[in-house]
Amino acid sequence: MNISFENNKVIFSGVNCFDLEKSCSCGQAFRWRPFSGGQLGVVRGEPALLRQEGGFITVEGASPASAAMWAHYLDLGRDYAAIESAVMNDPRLAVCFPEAHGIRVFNQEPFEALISFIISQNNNIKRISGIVERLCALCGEPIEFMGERLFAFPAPERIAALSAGELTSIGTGYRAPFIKEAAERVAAGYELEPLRSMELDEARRELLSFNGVGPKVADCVLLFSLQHSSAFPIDVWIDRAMKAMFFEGNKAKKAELYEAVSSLGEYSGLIQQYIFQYARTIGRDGLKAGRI
DNA sequence: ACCCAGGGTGACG
DNA sequence: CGTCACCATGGG
Repeated sequence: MNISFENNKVIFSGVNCFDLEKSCSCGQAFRWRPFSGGQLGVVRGEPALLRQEGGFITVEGASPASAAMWAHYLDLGRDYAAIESAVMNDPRLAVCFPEAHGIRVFNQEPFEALISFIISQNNNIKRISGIVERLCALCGEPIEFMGERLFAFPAPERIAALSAGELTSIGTGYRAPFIKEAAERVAAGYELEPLRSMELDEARRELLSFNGVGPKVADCVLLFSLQHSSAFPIDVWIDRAMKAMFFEGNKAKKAELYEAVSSLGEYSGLIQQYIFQYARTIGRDGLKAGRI
């Protein structure tokens, strides 16, 4: 991987195993939208239009000073070729390809991930994206970019200051108090960043202390923002797919699923995202019909 | 009308 | 430890 700069552009070259569109729409992040042949979004308050041409990833709107931030967000330092290769050589997991090829697990800002995945519970990706976007429009910092009016993800204080009525007006439903409480707690000084260097179980326990955060949401936050590559969120799709892939389509308890996860190694969280992409692509009927 | 969605909580055994 | 109703909301 190499970095070069043009006017208002950062260009990463020699990037393999990266499908930009797939990675932006796979349900790990909710703020990317197709725009002019690329993906338009805001990360840590910085707007960008991402483009991909083969092994070139272009970040339009980024300065050299933010190149490291974007490289980290896009997880460009990780050897995905080695991971994909290992997965394809595992007969239990090879079925996930080619659907999962090119999925990268981004490193999002932790507070954004926490709020986004509190919103995600008992919800679907399209509607989650809508709610998150309306939340940003409601109290995020406006940003003019590419002739579009974008919004930064709101600071904790801004969300904490919202009324219950404002929060429900954007469609958060019964999750509104969870969102407000979490924002209040972070605004009051709770630090998410230290969870990055904690042991997985300890970091989990911390997140479970948030009202509205259970095992699945906690692992999403850990995997998608705090670099816990073995955090393994189990949602309805992963549950279905793992039963099909590891239990011959039979029932399995949660503990049995986690037992299977433990055999997947240090990057089980990334593998989880491959499984998720595969399951969602072929659908419920596809999982039942086999190809497993 | 019913079922589903990147689930969690609280009550009750 | 397990099960289960319930929680808003919008799309299929």
